[in-house]
Amino acid sequence: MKRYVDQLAALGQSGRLEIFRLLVRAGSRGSCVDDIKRSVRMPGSTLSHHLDTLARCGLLRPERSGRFVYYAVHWPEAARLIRFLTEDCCCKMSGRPGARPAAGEGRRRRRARPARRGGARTDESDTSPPRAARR
Amino acid sequence: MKRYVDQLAALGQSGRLEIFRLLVRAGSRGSCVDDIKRSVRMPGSTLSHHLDTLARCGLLRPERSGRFVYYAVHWPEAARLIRFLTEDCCCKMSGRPGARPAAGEGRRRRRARPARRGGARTDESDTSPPRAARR
DNA sequence: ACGATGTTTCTAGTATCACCGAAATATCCA
DNA sequence: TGGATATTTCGGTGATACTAGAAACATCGT
Repeated sequence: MKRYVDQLAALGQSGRLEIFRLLVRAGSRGSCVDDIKRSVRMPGSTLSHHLDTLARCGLLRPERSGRFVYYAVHWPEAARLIRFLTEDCCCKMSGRPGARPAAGEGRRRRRARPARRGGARTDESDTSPPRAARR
Repeated sequence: MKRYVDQLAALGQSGRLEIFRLLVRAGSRGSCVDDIKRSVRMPGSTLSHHLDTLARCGLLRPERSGRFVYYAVHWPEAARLIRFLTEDCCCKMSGRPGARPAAGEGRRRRRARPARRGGARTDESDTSPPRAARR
């Protein structure tokens, strides 16, 4: 569980997500730090920290080759993350998103719950941005 | 792009990931805050903040029903995130993870690059944790 | 060995975030 | 209306993260 949290947090940062996407496109051999630096235009120390973060959570793997260190996507781990999200979180919505996943729903309440007006609605009735400003 | 970053960051926190997974299992109608609170055992104010974060990035949608506010997974948005990750980041590794994605690789270097010893390796040769302690 | 190049560590400033108690707001029920 | 329940906002604190310049470390070519 913690590993997924770390991986999601690692990707949940613009700079790191950019780096990761770059390396996905770079292929299995990856890119060395200097090339990445030229692409993402970021001070070496900052880049190094981000790469370290991505490597620590398992999404990247460094490999030294002479003076250069190549960082490449660690596909098994990336696949594992995707699988976690799709299977554990979002498999229910494959197909049309409104499909209710027949959850156990066995949870009991201490007290009567007001009946849902309109009964089970179709959900996904709109795709509009979910009222961003609530304050 | 920013939306994906926000969503990944929102899920990259243990408490919020737990909430989100709970709501995935709760079905399309979602759960009201009080039920969630009893499940995740978290002070109301903290929970409210987390729910707000998840709602702001589009992954959850609140709906008031009397005294209760139901938070439910916003499936279209969740699906969009998954799609982004699979298509934009990790499609290459569907099937066996080692499959090299035939990257363009057209990027030029200022200077000669030391030849990769051993040529294209199979990658994913091991699944061991990527040398966590580098310091 | 020396200088050049590539990468990481050190150090530090700032911003952001997680957390939670207390108070405020909203709604229901009698 | 008043009390009870549900949820959010406010205020503050400690921890963590992002950033980056400077210095250190590693490796290559000569």
